[in-house]
Amino acid sequence: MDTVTEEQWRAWDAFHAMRRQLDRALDQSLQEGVSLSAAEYETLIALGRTPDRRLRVTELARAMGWEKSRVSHLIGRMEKRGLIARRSCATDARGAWVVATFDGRRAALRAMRGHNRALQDCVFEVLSDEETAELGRLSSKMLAALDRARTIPTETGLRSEEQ
Amino acid sequence: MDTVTEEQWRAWDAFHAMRRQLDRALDQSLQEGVSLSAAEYETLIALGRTPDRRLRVTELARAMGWEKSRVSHLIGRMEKRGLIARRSCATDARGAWVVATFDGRRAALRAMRGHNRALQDCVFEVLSDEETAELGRLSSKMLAALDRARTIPTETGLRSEEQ
DNA sequence: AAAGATTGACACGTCAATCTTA
DNA sequence: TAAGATTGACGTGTCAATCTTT
Repeated sequence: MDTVTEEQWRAWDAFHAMRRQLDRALDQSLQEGVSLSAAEYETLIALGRTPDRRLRVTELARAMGWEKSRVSHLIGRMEKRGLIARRSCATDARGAWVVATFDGRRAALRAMRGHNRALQDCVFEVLSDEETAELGRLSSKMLAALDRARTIPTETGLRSEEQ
Repeated sequence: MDTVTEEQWRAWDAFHAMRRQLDRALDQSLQEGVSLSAAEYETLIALGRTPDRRLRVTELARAMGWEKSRVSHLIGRMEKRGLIARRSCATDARGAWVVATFDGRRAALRAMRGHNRALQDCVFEVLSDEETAELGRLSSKMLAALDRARTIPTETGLRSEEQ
């Protein structure tokens, strides 16, 4: 049964449009002070969350579900901007530690204010606690299905040339 | 009160992760046959929905909430790939009509199968009808708040240099 | 001048190839 | 060889400047 109902389309359209607008708003919220991209912001936050304030490129990539090369390019640009620095790794000369600079930490802190306020304005103040919880629950449910589809790659994956 | 609760963070994290994975899955679903980017797919679908199968660049941009220049670049690439064509406009020599070519329509049709199946697998079969409706409702609610914030740009917008 | 649209410079992500150390 | 990471080419989006027609 491949038919999608009217109601399903309506829900999907709203969801789709909301995602677009929310991304816009959140990106904008990171433009105060030293303007950061969403990727830069998440990187700095990830570094801040870590016990010794440093991560290997690969760890960073795994933590965010990004490609290593993406992180490498990103880190390169951020280093040039003075937001992070690379420190050579004592135990493994192949890799390097990524650490936030003072300026990087400061930019992240400043950005966090705007970002949290945007989250508050666009999500948490708009939805009741129950609705927020429900959104989380639905997201988790979809996430589980998506992970399942990714590990058992027949779901939406390659489907050969039948008509 | 700017405090975000544990439950809110949990919900947000799930939502955020889900969005990332869903985007991945949907992008992948457009890679069958002539592989299309999400933007290309949406463009072709938008053209197909229109009464006379053609749209001005500006209309296209407005319909999707994209920048005119983005559409212009996109259209340029799609024209080079033979997916769409520009037709000069009789009543207004400044602009041009964008129409899908036969190959473009065929590619969109093929992509639509994969896309709808992915939607089915990742969303509509995962959520019950009630849950889908609820997702739509929550999305609409957020969307309304986002539009309000965009038209009355004080919500998350420029907030001057107070500490 | 304003509207329709394009262009070029630049920022970002992906993919495949590469380099270095383990 | 494999793992950590970088690099270059390329596709894509943004912003500001520009061109043409109204």
